[in-house]
This record gives sequence, C-alpha cells and structure tokens, in this order.
Amino acid sequence: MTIIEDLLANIDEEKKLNIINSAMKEFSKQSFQSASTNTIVKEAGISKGSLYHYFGTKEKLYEYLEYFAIKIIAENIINKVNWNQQDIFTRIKEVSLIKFNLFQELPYLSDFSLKVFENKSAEEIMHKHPDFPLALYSQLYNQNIDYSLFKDEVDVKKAIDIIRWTIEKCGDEYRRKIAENKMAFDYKAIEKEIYGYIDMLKDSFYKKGEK
Amino acid sequence: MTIIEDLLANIDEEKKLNIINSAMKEFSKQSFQSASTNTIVKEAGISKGSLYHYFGTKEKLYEYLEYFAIKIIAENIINKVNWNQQDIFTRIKEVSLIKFNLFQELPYLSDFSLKVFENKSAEEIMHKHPDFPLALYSQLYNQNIDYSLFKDEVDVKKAIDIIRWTIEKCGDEYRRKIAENKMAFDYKAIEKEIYGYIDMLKDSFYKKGEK
DNA sequence: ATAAAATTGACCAACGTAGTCAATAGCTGA
DNA sequence: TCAGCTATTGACTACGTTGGTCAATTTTAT
Repeated sequence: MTIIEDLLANIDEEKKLNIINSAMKEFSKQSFQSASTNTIVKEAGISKGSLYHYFGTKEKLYEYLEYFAIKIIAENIINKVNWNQQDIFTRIKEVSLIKFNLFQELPYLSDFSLKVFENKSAEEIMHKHPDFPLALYSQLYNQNIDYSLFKDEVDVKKAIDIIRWTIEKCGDEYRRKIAENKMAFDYKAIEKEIYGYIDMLKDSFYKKGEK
Repeated sequence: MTIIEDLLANIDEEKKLNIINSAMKEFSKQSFQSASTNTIVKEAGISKGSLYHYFGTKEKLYEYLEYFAIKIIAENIINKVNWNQQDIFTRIKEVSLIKFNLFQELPYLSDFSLKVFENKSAEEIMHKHPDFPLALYSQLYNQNIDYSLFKDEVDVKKAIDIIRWTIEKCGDEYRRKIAENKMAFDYKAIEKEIYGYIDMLKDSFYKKGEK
C-alpha cells in the first residue's frame, strides 16, 4: 500500500481522481473478474503501462480502492461531524450531507463501497485493513446523543433505522432521477427534500415541544 | 415470445424454474455482455444445446426473463391483494409479504428486476412489453385507500414513501444477514420484524384511536 | 546537455465467448 | 420388438478480450 501511495503522491490530483473514479465505476458495474483494465485506462485517459506502473496488478488496484474508499469516508465523517450536537436528527442530517458532498466528487464511491461490503464481511475487511474504523458507525448514532428527546413509547433503535433508511432511499431515488432524465444535480434541492422527510419523522418521534 | 413459451410449456416445471433462477442469478450478478451462457447452463444442470433450443439467443433469453419477471410479480400482486382493504398499512404489509413469498421460490427475481429498471426506463419497458402493468404501482397505494386515517399534519405522500422504503430496506438487511451468516430463512421472523416497524409508523402517522 | 523518471501503446499467449450441429438418448404407438 | 420421432447432449469453432510486458519515447530535473 505504501509503495502505491508513494507513486501516486507524485502524480497530479486530477489525474489521480480520474483513475480512481474510472476504476470505481468499472468495479462497481462488473464483478472483479469481468472488470476490464482496458476499460479503466480508456475512461481514465491514461495508458495501460501507467496503470500497471502505479498499481502492479489488478488485485492491488482493487485493494487500493478498498483502502481509499474506507479511508476517505471515515476521514470526512470524523473531521466534519459536530460531535457536540446532541440531536440525533441533526447528526444524521450532517452525515448524509457530508456523504452527498463526497459523492459529488467521487460519483462511484457509494456503489463501490456497497459492492465491497456485499462481497466481504466486516471481519474480512478488518483483517485486510487493520485501521478500518469499524467502531465509527456505532459512534455515529450513539456518541453524545440525547435519547430522552424521543417519545417514551418510541423504540429508539427502530426509529434510527427508519431515519437512516429514509435518507439512503431518498438519495438513491434522487440519483436515479438524475441518471435517467439527465436532471441536473441540485445540491440545495436534495438538501431540502431530505430535510422534508427528516423533519416529518422528527415531529412524529420526538416529544411535543422538543424541536 | 410465444414461440419460446410454446417450447417451455413442454418441459417440466422444476427444470424450467432451474433455468430461470440460474439465468436471473447470472444476469443480476453480471452485465448483459459479461453474463455467460456457459455459467447459466452449468448451474441450471442442462446442456448448452437445450438452452439455445429453448431461447435461440442470449438476447431472447434475457427478454424472456424481463417478460417473465414483470408478469409474475404483477400476477401475484393483482390476484392476492385484498382490494377491499382500505388501510394502507395493511395493504402495504400484504404486498411486502406477497413479494417475500415470491422471492423464496425465485431468489434472484428481486435483484434481477432491480437491474432491469436500472438500465431501462419505464417507457422503454412499456415499449417492449406493451402489457406491462405500469398503472398497477400507483393503484397499489391509491385504489380504495382511506387517507383520512392519517393525522392532518402528516404529508401522506411522504409517509407512504417512508413506509415503502422501510420495508424494502428491512428486507434487504434481512437477506444480507442470511447471505452472510448463513442464517436460516425464517418467514415468521421476517414478518414479525417488518410488522414491528410498520406498526410503529402507524402509531406515529395515524390519528389516535385509529388502530 | 545529460541523466533519470514518467508514460506510452503495440504486442502476446491464454482464455472464455456465443452459437452450431452431428450424434445420441428417450419416448411413442403399434 | 422396433421404427420413427423428438428432446437433449457436449465437443467444437472462429473470434474477441484479457492481464500483463517492455522497448521506445517523452517529460522533467539538474
């Protein structure tokens, strides 16, 4: 991994992004076996030789992408989340918008990550990437959160699932529409739509007067 | 399509199911191009010659699967839904369980359908399969439903989205767990879990005393 | 001007492909 | 039993694509 990073450190950021995006696209559309390095280099606008100079083999390229995806998502969340915010709804809003921002620059990060976790269990990933922030995901919905804001009769664990799922599906739907109708990416519109759903759930799950 | 159906009518149901499941599996894991007919026949336990005797080409096989998937889902829903039921929560429960039952016998129907709609718009599908029941999906959440049961301040359209998404994600999560831990498929357990979420949303979105 | 590093793309052996078709197996009715 | 038929097989083919290499070229740094 270090060797690869050393080599990548010397090429300019835009070319690096091109390669990563192109490779993530191919690996998220095809199985590892079927994914074509020819397709990757063509879309990235580099030569076959360069790709193999940077990464050595297809396997190593894939491993680097795994490492990169995990690292960049975790870094963004850890650094940008306001850990003092005790309202889980606001916390979740923050996380979803952080991810949306990331996915703008790395359009296939979402699909690629999904595919990685489809094929490998968290343990396998932990084994290959020991610094994988497994704990982060539970911290996100637990650390310094004030659960007393929920109505007493609400099952908080289920409520959080519903909020998370709603945001994810809302984002999926939006990206589907963009892909289909060539509808423009409108950050503010997405934000507004997601907030509409979240605020509705907040009204339903929180005690009255806890806005 | 008719020619294919005539040929398929003469082979026994189990073999037909094997072919359909095997082909849906391959097409839902690989792109159309990368999907291998060799893999399909191997898993289905038939010879290459038979597959091409039944379907002619890879394209026609894929088209038949498209047709079959749409038809079987629509048939099941239309015939099994109780259209007199005015409670949308019960309606949605019914639909989700109908689908779960279907997906038990056709494990890749869900993934395959998703992929079909990823790659083609509803219009394209309508064009290729003129009897595609496009209207069914809106009927499902509108026909003979009593919206007055919702609290006045609740946005019903958003509420239905949330319910639908929750069920879908709940099912996804369950299937993921089964695939990962080799956890056994437990129909009653899934039903109970889904009902847990739906009832919670019902408590939140319906007027008090409307259970 | 020179050395070193980065980048190229034609090239290759190996492999998997969709589809074919002569041969075989299995079944039918007499 | 056997002829006639259909359903089924899988070895085979022509071909496209693959991951990876490496001598040659360009770019960069000194």
